[in-house]
Amino acid sequence: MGKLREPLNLLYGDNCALPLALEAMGERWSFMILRAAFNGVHHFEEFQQELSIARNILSNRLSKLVDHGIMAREVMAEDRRKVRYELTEKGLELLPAMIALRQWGEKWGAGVPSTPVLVDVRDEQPIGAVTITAHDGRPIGHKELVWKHRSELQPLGQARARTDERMAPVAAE
Amino acid sequence: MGKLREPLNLLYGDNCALPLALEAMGERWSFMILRAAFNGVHHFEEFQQELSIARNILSNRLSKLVDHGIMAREVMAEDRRKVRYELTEKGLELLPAMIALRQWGEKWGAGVPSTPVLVDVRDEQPIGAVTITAHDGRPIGHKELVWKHRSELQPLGQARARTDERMAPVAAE
DNA sequence: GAGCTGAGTTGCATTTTGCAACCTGCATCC
DNA sequence: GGATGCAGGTTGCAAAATGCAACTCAGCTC
Repeated sequence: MGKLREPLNLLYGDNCALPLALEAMGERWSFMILRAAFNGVHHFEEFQQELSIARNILSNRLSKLVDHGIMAREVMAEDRRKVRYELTEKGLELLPAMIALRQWGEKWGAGVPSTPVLVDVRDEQPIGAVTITAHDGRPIGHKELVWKHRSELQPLGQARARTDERMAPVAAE
Repeated sequence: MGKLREPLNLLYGDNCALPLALEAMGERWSFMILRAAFNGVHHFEEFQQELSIARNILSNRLSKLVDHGIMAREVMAEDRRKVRYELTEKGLELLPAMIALRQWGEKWGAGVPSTPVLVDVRDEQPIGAVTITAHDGRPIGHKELVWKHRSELQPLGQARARTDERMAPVAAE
């Protein structure tokens, strides 16, 4: 083991979870594999053809995603040659990050009309833009945001409630 | 120029903006640099010390970010040795993607309490979780989502209005 | 049991990353 | 106004990751 390529989370683990996320998803193909998985791709050969990725790299990335608990690997019972890769709950929860990135690319890239598009099952309307929201769900822009150290956070009144409907709030200790 | 490392957006440009986004931000250090920039870091030496990144890589990444219009490079008037790197509007709008990633890392990593934390200027309360929302802003989980090809989208009644307050909606043509 | 198929591995060339040392234009100090 | 120092890079070289093509190998199929 060389000392090159020190995991980012060892260098920054104390104060930010971003390096940790990047350790799992920060590589060139990881998001593309994730996208294919979200699109219903489950098998090695499917990923390989869909992405035109080198087989050894694909193999390596799938293993890493499995190691990180983002995908689950299962040898299929009815044909034991086949291996099924499936997103775990942890993997599925990368969707907001992936969509945010894709929407950004869509907005700032040369007007790419991405297909397929995610729609609400209920009304078949495309989803809205992923945004930053205040604790009460009101969308806020970067101008209305400041960084605060955890130690100087307000004691929090009743304002905090209801933020953890979908996911633990950022400030959950 | 070898043929290795074909840009992802040339292979996938037609149907998805994700590769395009990854072309700009998909490298190991890009998000870390972005994070530092959001934290108020502006100068080469600051980035270098904050991130412990190799100087040549930092130089290369900053150039790429500038090329992609994510950061602006400006030689400072009062001391022409100094160069100031600043996030552009395009760069600032990567915040949702970055926060989504960070929140994911926070939730699934070993309980890392990230610091500093983003708070709403108004009430100094930490921001909520970044989520996928329906066209009307109602948060939805991955179970309530399906992929649709752009061609099979509903003709859209009045439901569509108001989604583009903050950013162009996914389905804007 | 010959051949096929899905899921990888191996060998080798190219590219990227990392580190340390060097360079270079500005500013400052005496 | 020459020495000194500093911000922001570049260069050379070693180690690692990536890409490609060819190969393996278990499990099916006939």
